[in-house]
Amino acid sequence: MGEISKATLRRYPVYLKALRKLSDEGIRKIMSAELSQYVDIKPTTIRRDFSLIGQLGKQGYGYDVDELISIFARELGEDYDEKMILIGVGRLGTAILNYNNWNHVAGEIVCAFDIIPEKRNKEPKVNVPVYHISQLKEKMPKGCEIAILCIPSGAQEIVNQLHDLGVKGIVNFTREHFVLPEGMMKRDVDVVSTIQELVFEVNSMSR
Amino acid sequence: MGEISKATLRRYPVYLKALRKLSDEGIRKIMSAELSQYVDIKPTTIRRDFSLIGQLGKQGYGYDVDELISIFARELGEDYDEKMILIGVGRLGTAILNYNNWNHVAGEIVCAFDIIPEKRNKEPKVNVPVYHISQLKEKMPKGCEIAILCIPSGAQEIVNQLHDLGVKGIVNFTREHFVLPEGMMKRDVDVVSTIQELVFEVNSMSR
DNA sequence: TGAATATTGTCAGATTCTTCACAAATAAGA
DNA sequence: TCTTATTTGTGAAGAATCTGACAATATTCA
Repeated sequence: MGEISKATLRRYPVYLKALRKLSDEGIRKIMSAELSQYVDIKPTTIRRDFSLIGQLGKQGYGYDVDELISIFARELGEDYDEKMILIGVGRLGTAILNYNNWNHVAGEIVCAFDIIPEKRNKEPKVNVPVYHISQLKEKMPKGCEIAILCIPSGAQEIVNQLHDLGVKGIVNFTREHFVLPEGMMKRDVDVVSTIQELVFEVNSMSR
Repeated sequence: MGEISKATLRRYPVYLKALRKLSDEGIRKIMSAELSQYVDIKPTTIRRDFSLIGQLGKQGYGYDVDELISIFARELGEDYDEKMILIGVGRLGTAILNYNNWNHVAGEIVCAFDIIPEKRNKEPKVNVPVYHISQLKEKMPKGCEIAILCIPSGAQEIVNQLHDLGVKGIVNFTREHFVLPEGMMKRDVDVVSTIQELVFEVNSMSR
């Protein structure tokens, strides 16, 4: 597989999501022009993005929806069955653990860590074992490369530990700033920043 | 104010976040090179981004942290005190409503809508009035331009209604796909897609 | 089977975004 | 006050990304 640009990478989950909906609606085949209206991405961009994975379509016909879904699902890691951990079982952490149409879509949250595991384990809504954060090293699942960070503070310290334990990717819900160690990557999920961007854009639009 | 690119726009909240932390640590002045290490964005990019707002720095000196914060806060809409609504008071919706270091950072969530408002209003954690979704039109706050969408399905219908009521921006937590009406903008906050991207990137890194 | 039609895959040009390099301007020290 | 050391702001080069155009190829229908 050739080099896939960051921009393209960000669009793959968008395609997958749209294709799943189309499939649910009983649609079996689709053309780039049609899909374009659906996802708001130009047909040419779609075709180029797809072509980076392989020859997925048939000229004069289009793409087979279910075939695309299974290819994207595989490419996006659904078949890796990635083992993940979650750190910080507060309100947001709990919401994520409970998020249901989730399991095995991108992997599985194996266990969680918190500073008050006794309390967290008593909450009926938390459906994976919660260990004390000091047990990070001993309880870390084998081959775990992804950690979801939902703690209010002290991120840097934890991130450094995770790095030493072989974690490669962080999904960051923390609003705190931290320096990313060499070789790690992260994705920020920041509701406040997202809203700020949007407010800014909406306001500059109407000026 | 000149045209500010989308890429730059996405970085403004990052700067603001970092600057707030620096200010908390008692740091009064900063140079682009220093800030760069902090936010992992090249100094030149920082300077260019800043220069689009105005002449914020002093040559041979740097930038005044608190001055930058107040400028960014204003530019990012904190002073707009944007009125927002939230739709879908499930687990995630509740987590967002409760998210505390939130209020007046990008505006205020005035009220929420759900299909079972009676139940939601009884939950002690929900701190704004919850109305039935059918009352959207009558209960919509004046001048509300931003809606936060946390419903599991039926997004398209709601989005169309919001559009008719003058909403310009959607913060979308829905995994469902919908077509964005003309003149609206949205930002997706999708944990699953985010993880998928990350898994994909981590895996293609090690291959 | 063959011609007409449709749609992909891809090259090259256009656009957007990033970064280098340096002049302009300020601060600090003698 | 004058000189030196800094650091910003920005024009222009460079990189990444997007998109128009069209050849290549499959499908469909006579």
